[in-house]
Amino acid sequence: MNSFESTAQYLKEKGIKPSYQRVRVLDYMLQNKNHPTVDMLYSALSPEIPTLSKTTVYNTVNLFLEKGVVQLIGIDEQEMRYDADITTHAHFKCDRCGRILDLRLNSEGAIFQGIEGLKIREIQFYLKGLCQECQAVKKV
Amino acid sequence: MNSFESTAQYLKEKGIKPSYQRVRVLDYMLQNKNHPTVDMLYSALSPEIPTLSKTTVYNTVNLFLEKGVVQLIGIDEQEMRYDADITTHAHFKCDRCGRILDLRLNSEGAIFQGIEGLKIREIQFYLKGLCQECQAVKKV
DNA sequence: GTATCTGCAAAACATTTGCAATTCT
DNA sequence: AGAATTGCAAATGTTTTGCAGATAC
Repeated sequence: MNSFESTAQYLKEKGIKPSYQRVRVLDYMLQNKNHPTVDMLYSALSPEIPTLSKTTVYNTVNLFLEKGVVQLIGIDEQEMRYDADITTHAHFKCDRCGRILDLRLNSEGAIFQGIEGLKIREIQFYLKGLCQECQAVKKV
Repeated sequence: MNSFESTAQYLKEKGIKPSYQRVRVLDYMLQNKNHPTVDMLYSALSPEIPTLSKTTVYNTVNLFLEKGVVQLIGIDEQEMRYDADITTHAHFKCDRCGRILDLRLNSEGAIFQGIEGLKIREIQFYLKGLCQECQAVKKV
C-alpha cells in the first residue's frame, strides 16, 4: 500500500471522505513534520495541483481540526499552524530560523527530550476547557 | 501616592515616557487583571478618554511589549491579549465565558494553584528562543 | 522650537463566507 | 440526477503604516 492509499484509508477511518486534495494535504503533513501554515501547504502543493485554491486548504484544515485529524498550533503570532501529530507534546519555535521543533514529555510531565542545547527566551503554557461556573450552567 | 502617579513612576523606571494615554492603559491592566485585547482596552478607556484612538492603544501595547512592561498572550485564536503580570505563570481560557484565569506554578513546575475544578480540554505548551544551529551563527 | 506622541485614514494580511461550477457516485 | 466538494471573488476583522496635527519639555 502506497502513501496516498494509506492516508486515504486513515481519513476514511476518521469519517472524512478522502478527496484528492484532502489526501494530498494530509499526506504532506505526515511526510514533512514541519507544522505548516495554510500558506506553506498551498505553496508546496500548488505546483503539483495547479487548480488548488487556498480556500480548499482552509476548508481542509478546518475539517481536519473538527474531526480530530490535526491539532492547531498557535505558537506563531501571525498565522496558525497545523500538526498531524495529535499526541500531547510541546513545541519550540526558533526566533531566528522560525523552525518549529517537537518536544516530548516524560511521564512526570517535565520536559524530557530535545531541550538540551536550546536557548529558551519565553515560555507559554495554555490550558483550555470549562471553568467551574460554566460547568454548572445547564446545557441548552 | 495615587494609582496614576505610581503607574507613571513605574513607566519611567522602565524607560517609557509616561504620557496620559500610556499611564491610563497600564493602569487599566494593573487594576483589571483580565488579560485584555486591544479592543477591550479601547472600549473600556474610550468613554473616559474621548479622543483615544485604537492606533494609540496598539502603539502603546507594542511599546510596552518591547520594553518588557507587558507580556503577549496568544491563547486566543482571533486576537492577541496582554498581561501586565510579567512573572511566569500559565493561563486557562474558558471555552464558554471566554474568561482567562491565571494559574501559578509550584517550585517543581507542575501546576499548583487554581486548577481544581477546571475541566481541561486542551493543553498547549510553547517555548521560544534559539535552536542549536542558530546559536552558532555569528551575530551580524 | 524641536522631538515625540497621537490619531485619522488607508493599507496589509489572514481567514471566512456566498455562491456558482465541478466532481463523484 | 443529487449531494458533496472545490475554488473564485468579495467580505470581515485584526494589526500595521503613512502622515499631519497636537502636545510636551
